Amino acid sequence: MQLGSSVNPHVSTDCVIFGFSDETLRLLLIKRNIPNKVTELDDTHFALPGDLVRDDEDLDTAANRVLSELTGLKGIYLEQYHSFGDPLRVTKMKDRAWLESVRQNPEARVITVAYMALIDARKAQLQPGSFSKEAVWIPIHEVPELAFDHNEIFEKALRALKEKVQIHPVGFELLPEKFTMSQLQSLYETILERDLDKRNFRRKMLNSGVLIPLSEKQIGVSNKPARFYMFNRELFQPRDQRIVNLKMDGSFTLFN
Amino acid sequence: MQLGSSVNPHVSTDCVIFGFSDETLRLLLIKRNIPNKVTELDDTHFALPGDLVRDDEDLDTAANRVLSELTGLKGIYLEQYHSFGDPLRVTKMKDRAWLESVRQNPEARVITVAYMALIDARKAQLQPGSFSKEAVWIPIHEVPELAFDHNEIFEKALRALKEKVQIHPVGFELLPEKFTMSQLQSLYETILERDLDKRNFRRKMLNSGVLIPLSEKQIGVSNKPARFYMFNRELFQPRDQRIVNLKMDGSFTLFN
DNA sequence: AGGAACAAGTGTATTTTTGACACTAAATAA
DNA sequence: TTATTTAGTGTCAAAAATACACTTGTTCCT
Repeated sequence: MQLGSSVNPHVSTDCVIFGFSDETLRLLLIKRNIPNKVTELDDTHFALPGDLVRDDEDLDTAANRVLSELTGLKGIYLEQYHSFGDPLRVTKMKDRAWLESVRQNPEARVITVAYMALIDARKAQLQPGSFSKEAVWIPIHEVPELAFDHNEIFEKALRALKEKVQIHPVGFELLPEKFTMSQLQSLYETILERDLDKRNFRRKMLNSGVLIPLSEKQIGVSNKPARFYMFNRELFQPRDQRIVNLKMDGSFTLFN
Repeated sequence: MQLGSSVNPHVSTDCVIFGFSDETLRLLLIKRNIPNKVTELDDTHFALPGDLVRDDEDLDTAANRVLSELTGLKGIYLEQYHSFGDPLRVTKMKDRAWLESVRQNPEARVITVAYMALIDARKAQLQPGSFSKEAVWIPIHEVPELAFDHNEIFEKALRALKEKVQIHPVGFELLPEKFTMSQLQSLYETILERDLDKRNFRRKMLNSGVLIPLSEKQIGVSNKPARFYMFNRELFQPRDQRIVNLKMDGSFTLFN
């Protein structure tokens, strides 16, 4: 054991943090400093935000800590979706260099518990943490090569998100508290990567009862102002098994 | 570090193994021996089968190892569904006693990666492993108090299974290779805990294309012999996102 | 041999949900 | 005042879901 250490060298948590802005789904990544022993220059690579889980900490707590340290936000939608533990995760040179600069025991095998977070990107006040020099929102289709197996972790999150939004109404977490029907539709179109029919989308959403229409409307737009809606959280807090309709042949009947 | 140890003291895997027999969904549990230092008698408690993850082992590999050591089966349907890491998991006296009898470092905090397995109970040749003196199938509604947080782990698996069967065709894994429509319906009724309409169920299953009707029929039954079917695995191997229809209001349109 | 018992297997009509589709309304900008 | 832009609305046809009851084929019993 690493006596006196307050972290567990064997378990970490990584957060795939999704945000939505400018009609684009984005991933929050950190840039890590890597002291390069050869060139004496700092090299840099991208990684998912994450940290070792402390010995006295629940997994959810650890993920929430990572999330709130980075974004300044609490009470964010956060869901554990998979754990990764390939003993050969650390193969890239940069990863080795970084571990050596940061860990007491860089050879230790690490299992990582991955979480998916959905946040309103505009609410986040990015505060690069101790390990990172910068945090950036990157469109999900422009994600570069990441540290360790983080690309795999991210891609699994993306698939999980796609499936999730069709089964549980969580898309709202990516929008501001008040949003228009078009914003909501645009979000779903982005996540599902297909076009949805405006009238059918609207009917379905309204019939489902998850939306609370507000009297407030947009102001200052140079077109007919859109009504704002809120997500009806009450409906979905008590139960954890909300389901939406989908089809066995792989197609979905939720929208369109 | 526990030098020389081939196991990772910080990560374990637990398997929630479901079986189906006599119209009942069952859970496979092991009985553990606990040397009781006070009475000098062996005490016993039930637990989910599980083991520490070895340092050179992938998580899936570890779970498969636990599963095959216990049941003698390989290639079983096995899915990771959640990891549990409450640092206060070990509060029961029996758990402490057992850990002390078995672990080099009984105080170490353990994170467990939980897997759900679905097997044809009749195929399993139960071989109690090194830590257990017996393995038993217990109806899911008669599960006793279990070690550690295993009750919570089991209940989460049950909820996950319920949701899973409505989205992906995995129920077949619990049946023999050849099964009748009634067996299949009975399985779904058991898992979903509600009655399904025979004709609608039949139509839906047949239209979905997941069943291959065989010419073989039951023999020796004192009623009209039922046709056997097989699950069409080909359909579902390539994609990992098969979905079935369900509804937003919490009701399901899969059956009935 | 005949009948009882038992689970398998089958069809239809009604209701609900989906999917496709095009114009009007309200605001600002020019 | 006119052009531009996005919001917002309804209907019809097709597909899917639901509710529902009788006949069939086998063994068991007498």
